[in-house]
Amino acid sequence: MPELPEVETVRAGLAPALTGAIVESLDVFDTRSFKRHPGGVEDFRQTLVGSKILGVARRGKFLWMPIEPATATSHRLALVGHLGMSGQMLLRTPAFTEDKLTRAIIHVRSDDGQPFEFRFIDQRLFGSLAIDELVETNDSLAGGFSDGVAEGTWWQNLIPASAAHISRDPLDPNFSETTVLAKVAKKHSGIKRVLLDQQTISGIGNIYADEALWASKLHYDQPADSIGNAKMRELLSNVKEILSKAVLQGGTSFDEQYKNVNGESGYFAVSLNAYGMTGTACKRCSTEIKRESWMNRGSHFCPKCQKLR
DNA sequence: AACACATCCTGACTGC
DNA sequence: TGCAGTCAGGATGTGT
Repeated sequence: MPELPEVETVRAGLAPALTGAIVESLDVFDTRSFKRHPGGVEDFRQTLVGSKILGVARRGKFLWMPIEPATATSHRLALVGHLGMSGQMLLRTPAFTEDKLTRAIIHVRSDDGQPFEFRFIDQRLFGSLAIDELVETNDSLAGGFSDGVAEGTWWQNLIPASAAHISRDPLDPNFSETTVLAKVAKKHSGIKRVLLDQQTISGIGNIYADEALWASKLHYDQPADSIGNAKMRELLSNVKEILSKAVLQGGTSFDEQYKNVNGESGYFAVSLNAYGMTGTACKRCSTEIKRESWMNRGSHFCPKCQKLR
């Protein structure tokens, strides 16, 4: 469930169940899901099993859960998860039927004593689970978004080292529009490339990039530095609005691939105006929405409303 | 430094 | 039915 609204839906689903839970054991069905854990699966297992999960935080498309290991350690650690293109994180009772393409199961016991399973499903294996060290954020503000966390919790202003380079996302309370505008103004790449660059602004992927560009009447290849300040603010405002609406709807889903933690698909009702609408009439001007191959994927846009200038 | 591209993967679906 | 080709919502490393 790859873009910000889908990842946030997962985060919000995991948090109440996993906060305070103890990890009892781990089943690994495909070690490739752990390739971003430097020490390998056995090292991952040793650190994780017995530890307590303290919360679930997110920045952009990265999720992490600070942990308190069973044995005393000087390190500040977190279980870091990324869904990649096809990852799912499901919460299941032990008796629940097997989920196809499950790569790992983390068996946990909630703080009220209930045993359940945290299942990691991932068709394409671009997603990952790892344990990483938490480091200070470069602006000393909160690492990411998490709710139900007491102010001043030790891990609040920390972020996994592997996600420290990721820029704040538009729904982050500490998101700075000024910072993003300054970065964008220096970029000569096409605006869509810039929107997808997680170090400039995070959380946006192919769907919401196409949607925000359609809403702002911008061509995907319009050089970023040729877009005026007012227009850029309009674009950022559209990004924010589209992401927020999608979060409220529990993310966008098209098929069996994208699910919340209960395995339910998001509401299809999130009406898309550009993404996947190839051949249909543009809702503004009735011109046929076009799809162009771009960066090994697709870009959907209205050739009339979104002209390259 | 900034930019463009190749690469990691599997499964579902289409059309011949 | 079988098989080849196409498509998929991401991030990273590498070369210029």
